[in-house]
Amino acid sequence: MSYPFSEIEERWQRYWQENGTFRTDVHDTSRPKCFVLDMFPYPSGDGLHVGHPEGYTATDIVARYRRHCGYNVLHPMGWDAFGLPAEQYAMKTNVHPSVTTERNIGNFRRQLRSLGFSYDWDREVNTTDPSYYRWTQWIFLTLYNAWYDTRVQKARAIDTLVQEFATSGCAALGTPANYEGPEWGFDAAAWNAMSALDQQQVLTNFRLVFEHEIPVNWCEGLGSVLANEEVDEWVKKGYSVERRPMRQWMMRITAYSERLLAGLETLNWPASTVDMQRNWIGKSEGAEITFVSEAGISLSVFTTRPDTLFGVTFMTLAPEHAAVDELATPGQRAAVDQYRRQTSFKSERDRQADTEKTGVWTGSYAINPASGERVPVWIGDYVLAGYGTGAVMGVPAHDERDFAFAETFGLPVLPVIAPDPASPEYQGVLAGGQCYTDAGTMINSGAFDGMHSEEAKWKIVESLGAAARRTVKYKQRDWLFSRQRYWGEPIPIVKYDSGLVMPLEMSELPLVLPEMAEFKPSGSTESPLALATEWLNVEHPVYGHGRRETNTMPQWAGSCWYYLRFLDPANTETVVTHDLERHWLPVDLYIGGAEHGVLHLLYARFWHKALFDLGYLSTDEPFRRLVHQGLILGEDSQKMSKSRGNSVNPDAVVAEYGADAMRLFEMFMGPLEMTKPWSTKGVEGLRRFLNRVWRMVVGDEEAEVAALVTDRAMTLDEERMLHTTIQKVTEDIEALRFNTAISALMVFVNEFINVAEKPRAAMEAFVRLLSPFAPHIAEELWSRLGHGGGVANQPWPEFDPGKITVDEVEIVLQVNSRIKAKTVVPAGTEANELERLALEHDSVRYLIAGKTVRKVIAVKDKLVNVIAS
RNA sequence: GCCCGGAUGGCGAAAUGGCAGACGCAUCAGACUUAAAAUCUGAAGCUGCGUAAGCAGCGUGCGGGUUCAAGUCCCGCUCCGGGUACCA
Repeated sequence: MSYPFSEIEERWQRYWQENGTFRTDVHDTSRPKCFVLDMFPYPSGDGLHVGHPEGYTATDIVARYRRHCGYNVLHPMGWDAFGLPAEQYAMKTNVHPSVTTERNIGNFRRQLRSLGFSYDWDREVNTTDPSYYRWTQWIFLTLYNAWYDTRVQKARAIDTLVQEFATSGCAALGTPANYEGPEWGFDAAAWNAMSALDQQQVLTNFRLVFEHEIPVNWCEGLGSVLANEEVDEWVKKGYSVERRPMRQWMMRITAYSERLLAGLETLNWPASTVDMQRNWIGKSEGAEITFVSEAGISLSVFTTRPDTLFGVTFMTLAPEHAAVDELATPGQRAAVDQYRRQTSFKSERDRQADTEKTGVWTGSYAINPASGERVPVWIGDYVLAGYGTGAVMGVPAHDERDFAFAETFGLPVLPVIAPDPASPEYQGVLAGGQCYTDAGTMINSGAFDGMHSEEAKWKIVESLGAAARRTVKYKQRDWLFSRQRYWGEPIPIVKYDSGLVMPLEMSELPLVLPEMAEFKPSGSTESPLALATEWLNVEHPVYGHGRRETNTMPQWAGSCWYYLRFLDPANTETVVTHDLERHWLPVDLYIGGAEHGVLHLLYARFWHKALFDLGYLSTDEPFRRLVHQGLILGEDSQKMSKSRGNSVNPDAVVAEYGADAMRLFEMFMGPLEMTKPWSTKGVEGLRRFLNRVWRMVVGDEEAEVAALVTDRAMTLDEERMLHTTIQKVTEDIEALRFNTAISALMVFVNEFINVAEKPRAAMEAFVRLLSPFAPHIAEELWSRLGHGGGVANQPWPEFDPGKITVDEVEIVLQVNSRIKAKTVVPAGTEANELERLALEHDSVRYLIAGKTVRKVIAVKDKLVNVIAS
């Protein structure tokens, strides 16, 4: 029969809540701290799926274990609740997203509680709560009011820049990349004479948050911009998506590219995630080389292969490149315009999906600064406007893409790097019929001929003087931070009719979302907030009439910093108190899905570093140790989905098998990081294990526990069993190997269940070992063993290495590396003694009779291998 | 294409270079039961030989290598999963 899990689980959940068992006193610094964090969920209408509790159980085990070990543990939970589903539901039904959100959160909270997670629910945060997003907006403005000073490689308050301009002009600063505004090079007097609007425009080039016009995926039918990854989905549904330049709020994450890259070295993260972030940032070292057109227009290209410069046979510019208008000759103008129009209708994704090369000639030529050769200037959509300079030098002999382009349009191929003459591609490359991208020996390159290409690379750059300079580029782009949506944090900015753009004062936060009757798209390129007339329009005593920013923040915003707020969730004075962040950060263990490996984790690192620079935080990385839980598949080993009908509802599992069995099964399935299929039979097996645990301590009948558990001393074997289990479980939890920890607990039970009188010390230690995994039954057993006060705060059992020693060990006897016999010897018998025993052993003697012993390998406590022939 | 990760019984899996398959699921046999379920006890990698205890051989995706000894280390592949993709 089954132990009464539903009654027990409910009782102890109530006990923990009523006694505040897991309430954390964050000001208690007398004990070592441990911050154990889950990626908080988006509370969808579907409720939890079995994937959520996997990571949550893992962190809960660690949190409970650390408490047993005497740590002050912070283990919080909250809701990442802004997002599209609630808004779409609102569009259909006019039910306010906050209503849906609240309902869903209620359901999630109930489900999480039912699994017995030891969260400090007093710290719960909700990204859609104005008291929370007040601080999201505060961070937005703090970054808005900051700039990145490359001279000291850190963010500083924008005031310091204004100060610098006002006293010494811009002389000490380099021209910002893609600078837009009044002519650069102003002195203090010129700055002070500038209009407020001009000053504003200059500062926009520096702020960590800025508005910028960039091409976006605009979907007319939805009345919104789509992220690149959303485009396919909506096109399939029959919507059309076009590329359209729009003014968007951006965050200057690229200022941090180098530091985001460098910081990766210091983290205890999965190597795959570190790689993904590294690739995403995409640092490449190369040179910017200036070509000049015959009409005198400068065309700068970025290349990582300056060694191939003599092999340039054409140039290709992105269709959007600013110089295209000037370069297009009258004869080619029509074709150029036509091609540019055509590409503007393609989404970035389509453009990249098409591997067929397209393009047109502008009619112009440019001069190769190294060889003086004249090369035609083309435009082609394989060149991206947003990377490097938006222009490439075409070297078909040594670049696959250029080769394909040259083939399509019949452009010449000029090899300048020869592979090893012995290699099979040598002839083809020299004949210009094959592309060769590796290093080799320089040819057709004037003074550089005969040099190794790696050596020539930077020598060529040097030789060009002002026409070339070494530089580093990053693939990473700035972060597009606007969404044309209602259900997100309002951006706390007002645009006045004069053109002035003014942030709200910090004291005016939170800027609360207006109540609205309808949630339909606005009909323009603005969010539905454009229809909230009263909220929208602002009258200012000095600036006059203004309109609020109607874009809202992306869903990533709230999740960028929630780990900070958990430290100090109710603080109305500051985002987080210094003492608390200094004591509690960084997060010691962060568990969540690998799908957040780049975006969330990169954005959060960025904000953290910026707040660190500005003096609000004391660490420059937020998450010390990161682990991704693996995907849980359906019973059919397919991805769980409603349409497949293979999804599993945690509520049903808890009702039928209990939370403890569910927790144990989720951890027992296999290694945490691995993908693995669900198995209902497997859950049953874990419940069976708990039944056995119950029977081991409490017995079958409602008899006295005392009859079963006595104060007798343990035998040596029992002590060995107990301490082996303590050691295994402890080591496995530390290494997050929960599956093998559980199997050690099973071995213990298999050993003790049939012992007539159970030694109390062993049972009590076992219950404490079990409690992180199956806390409800552990509490119940602890109390039945005669203890009040709960097991959750009991000290972890101590491991005594002296108790696991053995007197005798079994030695394997091999002849010619095959196992032929076994023998028992005293533990620690020396190798030479083992060798002697082996050679005297009957089976061994029989097998080597008549042969010569060539070699004997003896390993203490393990084996003897006799090699004979 | 590129970057990760994986491949071990019927299934999920375990194994500091030293007895492959711990633990669990499913299976089979036995006990309890009028019976079933539950529970308990036990068996079991595969193949061949043997009435049997047992004996022999083969076994960790494939092919090589290092080693007294390889699931584990090295070289070369295959398949599966995830991410990413004209980034100059």
